[in-house]
This record gives sequence, C-alpha cells and structure tokens, in this order.
Amino acid sequence: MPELIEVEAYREAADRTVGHRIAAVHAPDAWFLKGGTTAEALEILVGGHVTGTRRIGKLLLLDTTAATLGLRFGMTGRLLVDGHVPIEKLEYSSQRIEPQWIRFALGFEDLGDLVIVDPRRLGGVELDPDTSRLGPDALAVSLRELRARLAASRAPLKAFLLDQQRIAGVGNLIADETLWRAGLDPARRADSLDEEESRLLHRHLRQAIRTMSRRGGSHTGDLHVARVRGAACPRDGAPLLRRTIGGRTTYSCPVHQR
DNA sequence: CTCGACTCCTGTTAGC
DNA sequence: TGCTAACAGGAGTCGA
Repeated sequence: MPELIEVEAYREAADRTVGHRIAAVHAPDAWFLKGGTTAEALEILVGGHVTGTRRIGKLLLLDTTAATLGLRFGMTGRLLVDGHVPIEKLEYSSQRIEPQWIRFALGFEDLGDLVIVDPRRLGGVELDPDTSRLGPDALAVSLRELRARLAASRAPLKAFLLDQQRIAGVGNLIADETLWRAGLDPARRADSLDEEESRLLHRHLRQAIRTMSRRGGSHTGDLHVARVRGAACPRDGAPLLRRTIGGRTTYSCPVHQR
C-alpha cells in the first residue's frame, strides 16, 4: 500500500508538473474531496501553475500559485503523471487501471494529466490541508526527537509507529519490517525502550525505508514473504505470531523480537 | 490528554 | 462453477 516509500515515488513523478499551467480540474467523486473541499472550490487552481511539490509522511502536497493541493492515497491509491506509472505493483490493490477508478485529475498545458486511480476510495484530495498535526517525517526524524516522542507515549510500539501525529509516513508494512529488523516486540510500550533500543529503532527505521525504497516498495521487506498465516520467521525459523495491534494485523517473531 | 474500538471504502480471495 | 463472507489498512471519530 502507499506508505512513505510509494508517496515519495509519486512526489518525484509529480515534479514533472512543476512550471506547467493547470488547464483543467477533474473531480468526479465528491466523496474523494475532503475537509470541505468542493469541485467548485478546486476551480481556483485553473489558470495557475505548479510551483513545487512536497511530501510530509504519506501526504503529497502540490504547491500552486493559487493554493496548495493535498493528495492522500489511502491504501489503494495510485498516481499517474503524464502517462508515467511511478509504482507498478501496489500491495493489496489491483494491478489494473479501470476508468471508473479515476477519482481525481489535473489537466496541464503542454503535459499529460496527473491522475489519482483509487479502487477503494480510501484516499482523498484537499485544498490547503492542515499539516500542523503531522509528526516529523520518518526519514527525517532525529534520534533525539524519536527518543523524546517514545518517552511520551504509553501506546504499543506498533501503534506508536502507525500514529501519523507522532511519526509521519509509516504504514503497516514499514512498521512490521522495522520492528522485525530492530528485534523489538510490537506490543512493547513505547516508553519502555532504553537508550540502546531507541537507537536500534531509529537506525532500523531509516535502513528499512531506504532498503525497501531501493527495492521498489513497502512490500519488498525481508519479513514480507512471511506475512501469511502459519509462516516461519525468515531470520530464525520460529513460527511467527499473528496479532492485531494498533488495530492492524501484526506479524512478529516471538524469539528475536523482545 | 491518551489510547483502543469502531467505521468507512470495495476489489480480491478463500472456502463452501 | 458460482456464490458468500472474510480480509486488507489509512484515517477520522468517539468514548472510556
């Protein structure tokens, strides 16, 4: 699913639109418009041009001369820009691109469209979204800040990592892969980590994201092949635990994750 | 305030 | 073969 890794690929693709004039807005699905945004309100974008792109966690921001447009992809949202498909394979989503799954599009002068295809409609589009409640991006957070935030949370580690207000960009697959690599039990209270464990979490969060980015997506982790019922830990062969933590299916190794 | 439970969306897949 | 029900998770809301 689109986590930080996929959204960063989307952002790089969206960078093609910088400097191009917005000729049309296509918003056929009112459900997809969030935060009071309407198709009428989106018309203010027409005539302006894109000045830059940003990403905070899983939120992609298109800065334009008229307003900032926030794009969210939920679990099955894909971005197509000028005919390019940044992420070919999206875990848990269909490989096909059906016209009825087009939830939003921008038409550009001298460039193809920017299109959001989202079968399950869990993503959304919002004008000038509030970003003040998002935590630091998972790739940018410092060890000092991570440690401080861990110490302030009694939530299970897994829930801590999934909470976009604490750390932005981590979804279910990055969370499980990171904790598996770090050897930390997803059910551990966040504030129970000592300094060394905090360091491990910080290091493996960055390394896991970097490695999976290089491989091409959040589904390319070493744990991922074992994210099925009854599978064994790829590291030590122990039967993996399958639990619901933080409201999400969580796989972990009872032997090396403590 | 913090945290967990619940809800929404719908294509895919497992199972009868 | 054809159908149903479970499942997937990002994000917001609500209540203890």
